[in-house]
Parts: sequence; structure tokens; C-alpha cells
Amino acid sequence: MPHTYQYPRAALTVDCVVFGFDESELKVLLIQRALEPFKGKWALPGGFVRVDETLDEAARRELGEEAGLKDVFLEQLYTFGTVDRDPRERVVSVAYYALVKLAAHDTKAATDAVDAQWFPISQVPKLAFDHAEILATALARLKGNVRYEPIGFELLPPKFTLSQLQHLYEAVLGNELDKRNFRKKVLSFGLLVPLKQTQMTGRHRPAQLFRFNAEKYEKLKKRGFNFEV
Amino acid sequence: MPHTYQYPRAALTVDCVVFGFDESELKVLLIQRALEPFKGKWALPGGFVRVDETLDEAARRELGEEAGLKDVFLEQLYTFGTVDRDPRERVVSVAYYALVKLAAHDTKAATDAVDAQWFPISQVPKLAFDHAEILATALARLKGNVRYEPIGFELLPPKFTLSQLQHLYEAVLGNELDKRNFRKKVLSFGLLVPLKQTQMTGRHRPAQLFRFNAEKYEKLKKRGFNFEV
DNA sequence: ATAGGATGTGTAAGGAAAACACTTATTAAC
DNA sequence: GTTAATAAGTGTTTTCCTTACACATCCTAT
Repeated sequence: MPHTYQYPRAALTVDCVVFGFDESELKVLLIQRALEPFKGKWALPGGFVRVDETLDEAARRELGEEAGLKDVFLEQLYTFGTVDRDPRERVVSVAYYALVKLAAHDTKAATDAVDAQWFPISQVPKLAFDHAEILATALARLKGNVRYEPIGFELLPPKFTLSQLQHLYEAVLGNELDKRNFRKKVLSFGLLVPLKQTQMTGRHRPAQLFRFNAEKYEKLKKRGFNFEV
Repeated sequence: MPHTYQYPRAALTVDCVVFGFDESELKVLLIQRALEPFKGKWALPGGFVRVDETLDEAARRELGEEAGLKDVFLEQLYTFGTVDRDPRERVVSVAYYALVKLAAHDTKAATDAVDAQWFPISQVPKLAFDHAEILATALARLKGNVRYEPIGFELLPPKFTLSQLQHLYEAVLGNELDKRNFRKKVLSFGLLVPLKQTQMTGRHRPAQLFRFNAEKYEKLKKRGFNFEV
């Protein structure tokens, strides 16, 4: 069923930069391309936007189809529209970035989509199209946002230790943080709820588990509260 | 000359939120629509993206054609892709925001494009399409960016007084600032160069004129300097 | 000569950020 | 079961930045 227009039109796609955090490393989910162009190369999950779905819907659909992910944190990043970014024809891509709780998702992603794989940020292979640029933009955005919005919790399991949280911030920001000052700061918001559980991982003192109080954060935000680590 | 594709495609447009600052007020440039839909209504300047131009090029071209503006500060804002945002068909719009030095541009804009008009932010009429939402997004972005990047200077003439700068920040941020603290802060960066000129506007002491040292800022930025008012 | 009005200037107090070292609780090895 | 290893957990001081605040200056218009 062909579709005809008076003027030539660009094709519209979405591409998703999916970040995960595993113990101590920031990772990104890539897909090995099955078709030309760039067949066999690694690329960001994504695909064409259908004419009857919003951009957000397209991004979520592609994440489900290509990576077996659903119910993840998703935010629009930037739209890439260089004329030659796709060798076939003019393709404009709306990029998104997603944050997933790795522990809960990684098995699914690994089994459902055999061509999907997590790469540590420092070991990302050459990417197809302009996806390296998109990834760099997403990383910069993540770095910029993590200090001013409580998005770090989207990368951690629902129950986490303060050390895990600190390691996450260190991985994203790329510098070390003082343990005492970090704890003082994040606890001062009153948004972390200590649980009646501890977590043992090795021959040392067990760590207190916390959860993030998202409801309280939403209320505080409405009153003009500013999250800032 | 018709163009045919296997699947239906959305039309792609750019829309520009153009901010100006006039003495004491933040203003936005709007265009009165000459054609249906929303004929006669006010809207953001914008238009269709050609298949052989980048998104940035399309935005600059439209600014020139519809508002007589060129060489302005321009940055991509967000892409709006709700299915029904245009009553004719599926249209996805990449929104940009632009900052112009009003004193230098407003005459041109007023004469070249008779349907273009500056509106104070507080007196914007009902807008066509989802342009009210785009404007709100742009305002939020401007508010967020003005404190962390020296974009305020894009809204002022090359030579300006510290009072003008302060009024600009007050207009954008929406609250009053202490004169002494503000001056101390902005001068502490060493990025404002006092000129051998003053400016008289009324029966009172003349004000020292300054210019923004953009070259020095670029150098400092490369070394990790953080602008923050 | 004077009144009006925005320009221009310094200091003290309070609060946040940064620097910094030892004790505690657990497991693994012996 | 004693010991070694290891990450968890905890306060205080200093420094720096932010905030609050009042009066003299210089020009024009009357």
C-alpha cells in the first residue's frame, strides 16, 4: 500500500540509549544489527516511528521488541537530523535515554533478544550510523541530570545500600566522593527510608538497606523542593 | 512531482521560540498565520523541513524567512510528536529556542515581516496548535539554563550596564535579586569587561557599560570552569 | 541651587561544603 | 576459636559561599 506526498519526506525513527548499573560499572545496552546497512555492527535499539503512535510510544515499543524491556524510566534526549546520517536516505532520529534496574531486567534482555548485550561504558565497540554521537550526548545528559534529579534510583534495585548509591554517583560523575559527606547529604533530604534488612556481600560488616521514598519526593517537588547531590 | 513510500510518513517541521528582552521585559516573537488551519491565530515561526537541509538549517532558514532574523543564538529544545497536534495530518515538530538582541533586530522584524510581533511573556495570546506547550517548555528551559550558562548576554546589546543584566535575570527567573550581591557575583567571574563609556538614561547618575568577554569564557570552559549565577 | 532617582559600594553573620581517621560488624582462614 | 581482612558506619572543624543590609555618588530637570 504505497503512500504519496507532494514533497519528499524524511523517514522518522527513534533510538534509545539504555543505561544500566551493575555493582560498580555503568553499562549501555546495544543490539547487533541483523540487516544492512551496518549489518553485524553494534547499534542502539530503535526503529521507525509509526504514523499512529507518539514518539514516546514508539520508543517504548522498540524497547520492548528489541530488548525485552518495559516499564523503564524514559526521557527524550535530542533529535538528530544531519542529512547524511543514514546511507540509504534521509532519516531523522529522535533519541531517548532509558534507565533500567539491571538486576531485575538483565536476564530477560539477555534471553529474549539474543543480539542484545550490555557493554561497560568504557568498552563500547564502534557503533553504526551516528550512534556514537548519540551515546555521547546521552552520557553528558545523564551526568548533568543525575545531580539535580533523583534519577540515580532508576538504576538501582528497589532496595539498595548507601555504598551502592555512592558507587553509582561515582561511576556516572567520574570522580570519587567522600563517604561521610555523601551520606550526610543524601540522608539530609529525608527521602531515603532505612529498611529492617541488611545486605551481606563478603567478609565484612553487613550494610543497611534503604529504599527511595518517591511519593514524598513528588510532594516536596510540588512545593519547590530542589534535589541536588 | 509526487513522492511515494511504502509506509505512511509524518511531515516534519521546525518551530522556533524566539525570546527578546526589552528594557525590563522578556518578550517572544509570534507570527499571525495567513493560512488555514488556525488562520489569523498567532503561532510560533516555523515551517517544513526540506529533505536536503539539517534541522538546524531549517530553523535558521525559517527564522530568516518569517522573522527577518539571522545570526541569532539557536538551540534545539524538544521534539513534539503527539499524534493529533496538527488537525491536517501527522506532523512531528522539532522545536528550537532562539535568543536575540532586541535593540539590534526589532526594527527589521517589524518591517520585513508585517505579521511578526513581539509579545511580553505575560501577555501572549492564545496560540495555534500545541504552541502554548512549546512556549512553556522553552520558558522552563531558558529559566534552567540562564543560571548555568552565559546565555543572558545573547539577549542584551553588546554593550550593557549591570542594571540591565540584573533586570534580565530578574525577568527570566521571576524574582528580585540583591544589587550588591548580584554585582559581586557576576564580576567575580572576570568575564565582564568595563568599557570607557557610560550610558545616560534619565536624570540620574550615568551607568558604566560592560561587554561580555566570550573568548575568555570559551577558554575557561575548556578548563572545566563553571558559570553559575 | 535643589530635588529626584538610579548608580555604585563593604561588612558581618549564617549556612553549606570540604577535609579528615577511627571503630564496628561480619566472614574466611588458620 | 582466634585472627586477619574488608567494607560499613560515624562527627567535628575549617573554609568558603551566600545572604542580609544602608548610605553616598553623580547626573538631569526644575
